[in-house]
Amino acid sequence: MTIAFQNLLKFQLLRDMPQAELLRLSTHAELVQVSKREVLFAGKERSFPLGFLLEGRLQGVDFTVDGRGVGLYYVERGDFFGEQAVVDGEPLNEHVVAASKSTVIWLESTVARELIQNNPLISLSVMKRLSQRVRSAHAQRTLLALPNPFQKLCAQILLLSTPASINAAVVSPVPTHQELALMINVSRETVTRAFQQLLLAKALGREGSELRLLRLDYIQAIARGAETPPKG
Amino acid sequence: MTIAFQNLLKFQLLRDMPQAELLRLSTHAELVQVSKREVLFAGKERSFPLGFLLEGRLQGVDFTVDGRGVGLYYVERGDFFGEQAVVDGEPLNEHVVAASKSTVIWLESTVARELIQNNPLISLSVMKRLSQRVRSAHAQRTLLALPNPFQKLCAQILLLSTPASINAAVVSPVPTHQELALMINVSRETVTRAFQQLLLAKALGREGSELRLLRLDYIQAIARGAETPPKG
DNA sequence: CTGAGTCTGTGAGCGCGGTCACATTCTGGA
DNA sequence: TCCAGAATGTGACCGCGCTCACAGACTCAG
Repeated sequence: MTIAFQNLLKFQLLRDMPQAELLRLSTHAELVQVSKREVLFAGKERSFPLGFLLEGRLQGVDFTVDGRGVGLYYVERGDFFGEQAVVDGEPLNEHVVAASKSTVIWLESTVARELIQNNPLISLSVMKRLSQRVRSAHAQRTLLALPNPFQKLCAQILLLSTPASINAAVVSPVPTHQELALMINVSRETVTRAFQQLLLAKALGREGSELRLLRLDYIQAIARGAETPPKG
Repeated sequence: MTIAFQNLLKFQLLRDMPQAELLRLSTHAELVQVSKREVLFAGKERSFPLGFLLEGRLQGVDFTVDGRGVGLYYVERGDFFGEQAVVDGEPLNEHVVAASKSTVIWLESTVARELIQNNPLISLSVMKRLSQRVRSAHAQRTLLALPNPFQKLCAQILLLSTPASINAAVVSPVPTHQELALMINVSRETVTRAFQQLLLAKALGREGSELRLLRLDYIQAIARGAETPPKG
């Protein structure tokens, strides 16, 4: 139940903490390695530690009452997660799963709560993070209102992408078709077919684990329904 | 740009503030009346006041890139809203519209930000509120993954309802079919038809502006897909 | 290298829900 | 009170995307 405090220095959230405090925190923290697809955090758990992602990538996943999976969000390296539960003491109701081999630091629940409540700067960071979560949840919700799978797929890819150059962007790493399907609420096969069309139209290109958006404007046009997607 | 400070006493968030502080706040606040369907807050605005709903009911509504409306959340009497934008200084990208005739207090942007940042108790309340928002957004997202409109409708009604007695609950006020349709991503006609069936099966009942869930267990069963919905 | 397991690709069929086009009922403001 | 506009109810049509059932292509641990 102790880790090297240097690990904590890698997180924006804790950057401005005095070293003494970081040392104290590190004695209440735990370092965990998980392999792909391992479940880090099952919904409805009773203790609510704060998670810090040191390495790898996680995904928040929920399940409907009738058992199908729903992709909610990704957690990227350097980010923290589980703060909702820490803040209000209610269980997180989604699962957090490793999207790839990952290293996570758990900070004990009560210590995390005190940390957040006693430091105005940390409070502020947490509020900003929560605001972002609300924003991206709403963005995702809005995406789902798009009428056809093509538009959804393009919109989703745009949300996941980071700009590369003028009229081009990159998604890395590319989620599997199955993962994308769960995010945009269509079947896996539909994602595959839509992808095919876009590759054919040279709007997208694959390079290893990267997906390149070669014609950004075109993809945006499809998302907004201005351009009819390529057919067969 | 001043209101009677007593108005502020009605809000949980401000309950523990000293009167002197409330007086100060009240000189930076403004009281506004809006009629049904009036837009209080258009997305992408530049100033970010904090809103307090004194009377009535509001709805957060977003629009897809191709222009269709999406119902995101309701704001009920006594609640505050717009805190996301106050917290991180980014524009709110949804619109806030009056779902019925309403009275709102606006608290000036900079004053609101200071209020939140300088009071640990307020910070905590805001964090809790944001956590709730994330939770309900995720719940709504998960609902949308249900396979057929019947399940979605039942699940949505359950989310909106408050328990009344054993095996019964109430939704009040009832949203219009159109509003429900925008929340669960189906057409207005589909909502109407599903409603018909449920009324016919005596699972639901109308009473003025109230909707009574007469057979709660049955509705839950439909939502979870365990019970096939009644067919014409 | 080799196989197990995961991903991706593709066809066929069909049922659900969107859309359009109305009729009817409700509601609230002048 | 009455009327305009909103909200609800209902039928017919049809096309999209889900489901099922495979085949082929990766990829990674042993």
